[in-house]
Amino acid sequence: MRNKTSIASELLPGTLEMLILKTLTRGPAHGYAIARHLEQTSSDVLQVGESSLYPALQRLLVNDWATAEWGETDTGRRARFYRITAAGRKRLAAESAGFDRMIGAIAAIMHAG
Amino acid sequence: MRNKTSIASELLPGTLEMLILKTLTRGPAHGYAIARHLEQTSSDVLQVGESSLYPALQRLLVNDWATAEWGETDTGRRARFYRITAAGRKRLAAESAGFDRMIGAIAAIMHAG
DNA sequence: TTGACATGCATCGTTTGTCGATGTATCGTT
DNA sequence: AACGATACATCGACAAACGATGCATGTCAA
Repeated sequence: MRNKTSIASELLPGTLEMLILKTLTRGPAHGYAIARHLEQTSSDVLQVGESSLYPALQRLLVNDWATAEWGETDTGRRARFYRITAAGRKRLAAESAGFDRMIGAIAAIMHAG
Repeated sequence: MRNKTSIASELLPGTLEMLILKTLTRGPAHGYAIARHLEQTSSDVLQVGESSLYPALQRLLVNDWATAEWGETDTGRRARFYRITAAGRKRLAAESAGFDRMIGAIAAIMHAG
């Protein structure tokens, strides 16, 4: 099978998942905190809507890239904490490598004479 | 109006158009040549299918980012040559800036402790 | 001469993932 | 009492790329 790397197959479909998984390598976190972290770390360039976030989190669970359990936040609120799995770390590495390859390819075109 | 930059709105929807417009700054070119240029310049990392390419070219025409006229290739084949417009150059600059901002935001997260 | 492959155009239907809108509930502050 | 922040989640619409498919001509080797 050919190693196809069309734009859409590599650039978008896993990008949010990748960012979430990366966030989870800092330790377990709940959805709302993940969204805030992504926004703050990106200096508010990234806007993570709930309707993008929660479906993405569901995909992580379905693929066993993360587990979830209900708990309490620092402030005593009920929240669902997500934890990255070993498979999730592998996925993160693969996704990250693919993303970098794609970005490199785009950069090669954009910076070409 | 808030300067929203959700992932999908900036990362994918215009990426192929951006790459095509960039290619056209080298001079007028026909679809097939554009696709080959993108693949070669990216060292075959990018695969540009016709079913992605031609709709993208149509969008360039509709938005007046490019014009097209029928002509002949070096080898005497009938082909449609696309030429970037002034509006297209503006679009390319804007798209490129937005893309860079998005990539920077993602990099900030991926390279964060 | 015939068959494969490259060149060159284009459309159709499907899939995928984001997005805006919407809904629930609790807590702290004014 | 009202409001905003925290925290979860779903629904339908939409946009864009993708795979499959189709047509036509040119080149080159078997």
